[in-house]
Amino acid sequence: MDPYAYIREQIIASVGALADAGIVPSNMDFANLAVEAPRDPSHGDVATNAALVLTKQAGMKPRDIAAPLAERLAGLEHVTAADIAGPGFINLRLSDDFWRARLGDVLAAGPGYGDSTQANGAKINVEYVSANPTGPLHVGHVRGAVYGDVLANLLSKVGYDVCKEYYINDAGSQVDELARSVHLRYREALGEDIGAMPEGLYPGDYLIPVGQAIAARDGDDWLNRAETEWLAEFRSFSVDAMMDLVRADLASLGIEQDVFFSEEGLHNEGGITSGVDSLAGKGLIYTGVLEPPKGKTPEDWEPRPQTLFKASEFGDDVDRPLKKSDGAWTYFAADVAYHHDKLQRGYLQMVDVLGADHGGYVKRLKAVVKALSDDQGSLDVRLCQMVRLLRGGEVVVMSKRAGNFVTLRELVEEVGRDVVRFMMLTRKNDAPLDFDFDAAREQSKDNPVFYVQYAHARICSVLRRVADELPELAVEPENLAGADLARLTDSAEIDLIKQMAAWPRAVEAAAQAREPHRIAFYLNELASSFHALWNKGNAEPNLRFIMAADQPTTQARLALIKGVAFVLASGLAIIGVEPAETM
RNA sequence: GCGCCCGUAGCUCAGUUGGAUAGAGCACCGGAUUUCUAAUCCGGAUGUCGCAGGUUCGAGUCCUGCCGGGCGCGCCA
Repeated sequence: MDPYAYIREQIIASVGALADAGIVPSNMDFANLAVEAPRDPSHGDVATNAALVLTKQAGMKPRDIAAPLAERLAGLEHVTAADIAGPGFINLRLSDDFWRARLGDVLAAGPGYGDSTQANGAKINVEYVSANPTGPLHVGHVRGAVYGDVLANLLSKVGYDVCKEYYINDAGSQVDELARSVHLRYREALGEDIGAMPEGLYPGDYLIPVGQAIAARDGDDWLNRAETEWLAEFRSFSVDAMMDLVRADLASLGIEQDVFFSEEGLHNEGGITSGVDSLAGKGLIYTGVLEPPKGKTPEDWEPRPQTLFKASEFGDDVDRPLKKSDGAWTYFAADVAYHHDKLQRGYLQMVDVLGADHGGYVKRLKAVVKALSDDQGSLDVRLCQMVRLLRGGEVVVMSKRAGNFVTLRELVEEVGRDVVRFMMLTRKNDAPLDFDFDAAREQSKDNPVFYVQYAHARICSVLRRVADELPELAVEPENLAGADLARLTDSAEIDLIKQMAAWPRAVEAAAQAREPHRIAFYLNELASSFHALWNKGNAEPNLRFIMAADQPTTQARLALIKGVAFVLASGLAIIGVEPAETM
């Protein structure tokens, strides 16, 4: 049971009773009624703004609503106090038994604690990474990859039917350049000295084995032929090879996406036409001339009639071209088709995770989805800011020209998958993030992953010790659920339960806000509370978890920390990090 | 010139979608270790929430205008 939802129902019922008694008007709107934990715990367990929210509708002063309502709430089961504070807040205290029962909820749910049916199985598509298939992933891709993956986990947790998707940009000129680069590597594999890779092509060593693979398969079949003859074959072979590389990179981070959607497929199978036709059918396409861009006007700008989408009718700044001067579709046209395809597949809700440098693209994408779906679909574009790498207090400088990008693989190999995943969530997505190699390798609380893992490992350690020292004490979750929780009397123990009881709501709020970093922050706080309680046992031996002389209390405390372990595991599962059992 | 994002303690950042006296970590000082893993914990203080208005019972949060920083701005992808 979510205590806040429960209290909210009780408040609404109580207001109804007051209405029946003629004290307040009936049929009031409770949309803005909030029930939450007060920031200051001394104010109580839950606070509500009910009287403040209803004051306008009721035409009464806040205190005149709060007084009878508080009196009524004070009479409810589990409520031990109801005080009016400030301008008209009602602060409630709930009995320790009520909270102990919440620990029972945790133990019954296990690592599934916090699962929600909030989304009710609604379909949602989360697109992330979508890096050009021209090379291995580097640190610039990592943040979006982790963010998207954890968001997908989080949305599943609250009941969405999630599709994790990757859009392969395999139709543009960059894959032609990839193919040309590989052709050079192919010639090299056949013994030719190709010298330095020409400007504009991809110099990376990772293409050497691709050239060799074609040489091994086809020999010199492609050697003395025109580019038009080999380009398509080299392109498709190279893209396949690069996507294998990308998938392996993602796998090293524990990421496995469901759909890899090819842009070129849209071009080949008339997908673009079908997407654009859909807009045309709504009368949203016309031929017109665009103004030159503001600011720096390109030298070769010339006004020209173009096929345009009326994006400005859907919140974009200007209408957007769908065809280039040579008659080919623009990249944007492919994006129209791509989102059209997602809608056709039944995804009314979509999330695109993009780098911050795509900020200028957001409005037109949202306009497309709005237009194509007659405002039924929604697209949420989440931008991830840059990651700066720090080593020894210095910024690690990377440049495209020098080709010294730190790859995703190097990052994972140096600090480990769990650390990378967790560290990427230590900031909200739209704030820049510093990734400090020194902190990432640290085995202390400077390293948030370690800190949370350590809490989990400590709990496992206690349970192992009990199995060893008190073998007659059953420590399986089903046994612990039957423990006499009334033995938990210390305020620190009850506070820990309260913190756990906030988990389901934290999960739902994080999912709704599309902010997976909140999970990481929650886990850090829960771990902190656990470590504090642990140390309290050092100072006061009668607060230790294992009390050999008092087995019922020991069992109750084991139930408490097993609950913490479940919540930690539940959260780490969303982040995609293994809960460590030993360290 | 325009659009989007950001601006909170000395530093790095949270801030429960509008709630009460704005919070953590780092750094700095002091304390706890015959341990259920001290890889941890406890105590100590700092704020013009960039500036100025507005909306209302109530603003770090919403609106407007400035200031400062980042990203982007024709058919590239």
